[in-house]
Amino acid sequence: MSNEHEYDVTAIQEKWLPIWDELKPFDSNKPGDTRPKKYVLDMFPYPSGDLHMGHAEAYALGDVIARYWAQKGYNVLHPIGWDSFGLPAENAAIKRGLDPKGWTYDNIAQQRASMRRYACSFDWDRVLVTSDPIYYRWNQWLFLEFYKRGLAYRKNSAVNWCPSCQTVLANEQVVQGLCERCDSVVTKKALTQWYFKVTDYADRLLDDLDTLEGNWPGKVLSMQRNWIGRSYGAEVDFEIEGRAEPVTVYTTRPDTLFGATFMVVAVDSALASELVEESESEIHSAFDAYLEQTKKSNDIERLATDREKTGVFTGRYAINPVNGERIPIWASDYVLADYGTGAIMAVPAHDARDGEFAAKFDLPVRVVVDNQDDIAGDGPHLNSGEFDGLHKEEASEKIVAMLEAKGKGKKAKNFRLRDWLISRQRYWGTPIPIIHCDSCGEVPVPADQLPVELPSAEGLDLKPKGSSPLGAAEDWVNVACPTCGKPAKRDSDTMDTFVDSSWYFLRYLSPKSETEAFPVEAAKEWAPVDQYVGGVTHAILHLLYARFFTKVLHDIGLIDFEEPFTRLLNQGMVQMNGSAMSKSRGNLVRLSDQLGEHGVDAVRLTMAFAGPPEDDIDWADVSPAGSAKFLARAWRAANDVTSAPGVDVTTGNKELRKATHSFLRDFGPLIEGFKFNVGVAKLMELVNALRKAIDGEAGGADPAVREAAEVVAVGLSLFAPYTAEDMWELLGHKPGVALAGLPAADESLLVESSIVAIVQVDGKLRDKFEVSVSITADELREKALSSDAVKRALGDSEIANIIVREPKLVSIATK
RNA sequence: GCCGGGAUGGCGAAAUGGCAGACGCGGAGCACUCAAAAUGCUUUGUCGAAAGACGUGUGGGUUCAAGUCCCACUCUCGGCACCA
Repeated sequence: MSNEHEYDVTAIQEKWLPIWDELKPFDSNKPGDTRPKKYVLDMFPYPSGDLHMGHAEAYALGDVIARYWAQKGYNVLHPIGWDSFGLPAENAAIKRGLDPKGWTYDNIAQQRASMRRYACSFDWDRVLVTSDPIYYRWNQWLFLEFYKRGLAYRKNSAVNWCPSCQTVLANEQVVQGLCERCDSVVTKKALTQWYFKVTDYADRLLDDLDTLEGNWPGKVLSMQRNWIGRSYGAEVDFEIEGRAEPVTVYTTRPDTLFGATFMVVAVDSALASELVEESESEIHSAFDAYLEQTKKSNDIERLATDREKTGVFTGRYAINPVNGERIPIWASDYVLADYGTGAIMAVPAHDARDGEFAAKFDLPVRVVVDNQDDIAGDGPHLNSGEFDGLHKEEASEKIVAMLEAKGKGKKAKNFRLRDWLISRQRYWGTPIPIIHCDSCGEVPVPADQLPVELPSAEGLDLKPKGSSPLGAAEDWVNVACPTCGKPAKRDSDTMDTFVDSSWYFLRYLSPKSETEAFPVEAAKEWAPVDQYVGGVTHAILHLLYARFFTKVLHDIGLIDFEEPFTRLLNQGMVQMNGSAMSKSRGNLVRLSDQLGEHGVDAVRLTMAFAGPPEDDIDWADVSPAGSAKFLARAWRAANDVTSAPGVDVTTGNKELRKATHSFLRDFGPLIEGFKFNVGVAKLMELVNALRKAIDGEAGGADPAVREAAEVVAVGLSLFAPYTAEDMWELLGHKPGVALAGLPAADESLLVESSIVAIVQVDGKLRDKFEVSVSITADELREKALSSDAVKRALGDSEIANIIVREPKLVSIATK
């Protein structure tokens, strides 16, 4: 074979990259562009070293979608940036004695070069980097907008504390009692911290999930629903002996109020401490000891499922409002201080936890629902006075109505969701734009003084020590109060990096703007994001926060939509030999090695072809070498086309044309349905048909061969942009296969004149034969019954029924 | 414990209730070659020489017809988990 017929991956890559840099086919900001708009967004990377196999999968799949819509004639906005603030940069910097800034920006440069080579259809004029002051000044601006509206506030409470990272964590960052970053056991610490008032939006965050049904993975929707965790029930007031104010409890089962035989308050609540205040000293000291022990324990111990219930009696009594009964008040750690009211009515007969507690401390149990004949737990009520005989729903309603009439209770709902703690005691983040003044209190930094830039890390001790390193930056932290001018101090904490990613999709619309966070008019045209692509690891955190920000921005009047991401695709993970890749496991596959060995196109194609995008890929099970082989085969076919561009294809080989147009019919719906692997399979079928035609009767000069080769090039451009572009050139076209477009399928070529009919006897396939598509039911039945194979299968049995679905099928049932 | 997925050849996987296993990997064979690689072609669910039988985790059901729908179960992977 001569040299010019060799498929040389490296040469092709080197050839096209500079040409694309010049041509900018994916510039989404061309003046006078009238194409309809489409916003396709990949979750932006964190710059921790070079790109890895996981990135390669995510960006390959996102690019298939972006390139598909570009081929369909859309002006596709497909941007990329870096989520570059955060702990790993800081920890790496401490470890290596470097500035987090240098480490971060070096990694960005490396990832950027890798991405360019990976040839995604990014618009390189819209790059954003969250650690740039030009970006994070708008974090600060948004923070102050939130602050103005009471959506950012400071409170003192027991917060999650990671003793290793030496910083607080949001609820969402605590996974099974462990820090999501470093797996240290999370403890509690009382601190004054900044929060965003997500709970104000709990109902909308939950209810609007319904509008995403079908367009987001069901798994993500259910995880979000679970996380928000709305429950309906009632608040009930219990009078307390010797206390002026009643104590309110929250319950989802007001119907079981007659079975409430004691009350439990969270041991770490203010209420508990207050209640024991007046109790005898013995009780008081027992309580203190128990509280001390609780504070020392961490969530891991607290949440162990098989753990026995613990608690102490407070020495106080409450009065059950429905029957006037005097019930003891206990304190325990199984009641949470920050859910509901921090106090519960215990119904040991019908709540497993209360039951365990009652058994442990020998407290009375009263059955109020007869569940003997009803495993669903909705038997008739008893021991409930006038409510006896009623079932759950009716009993609840009537009891709540009675409480309401007496002013002792009301309907209520509760959420699992807590407000978002955004303060972090670390250096590498957005400074919180608040100044603390002894006379004026919290003073927002005036808008014209934004951004509050991070001071240089030089001379600062970044080692975690429980307070922000920024506190030691004397020149930075000490300022004059903007209101009174007296000496004051900047807030030295930085924001959680999830603040950065909560609105970045809007910033891509004007990443360099110094006058606004994002352009309101352009947002109307481009946003919300039509297609979001990223890992399921962000199913709760990032997506919930971004949804919250979107709703706030909507309420402020800056955007006209309430959900940021219309459609969501969660790609799976890339594994090796059955487990996640890691250096310590020794199963790390380096992306750069794979790209060097097989080429960019083959790696990308492998990601798309391996299976459904949401499934994990085990790199040991797939074949990038096979992908490379296929690409070479497709490329060689383009080489073998000898007709001129623009040749009249209608005279071409019928069979090949049919294959081409049936591909054109199938391809679009497959890609739009995320069935990329099947789309690639269809391309392979077309290449096989093309090869056959070139080597067979049709030959390389047949116009149908050109038609098929061009369709292959365009289809392939979604997965293998280099090979596709090179094929396009071989076929005599100017560079630009990415925007060449796919022709519509010519349906007239797809009309079949004959079809293979099948005959089943008792559900088993017995014969098949070619028939005209216009065959009548009677003719088909006759043909089936006269078939030898069918006769043999029927034997002596009597026919009970014959179903004919002409022209495809005859189904014979015997008696 | 609760809520969701999933289970199809040696492997990754296809399949609007209508020919199970498309497409690919791997295997076998042939051609080309002095030879190998590369390439092209043929073949490849299991058992069987063949006819044929069996076959989509298990057991039932609906249907002329079930991988697909219904019921029960097993295994497996996620998520949540003292939220009253």
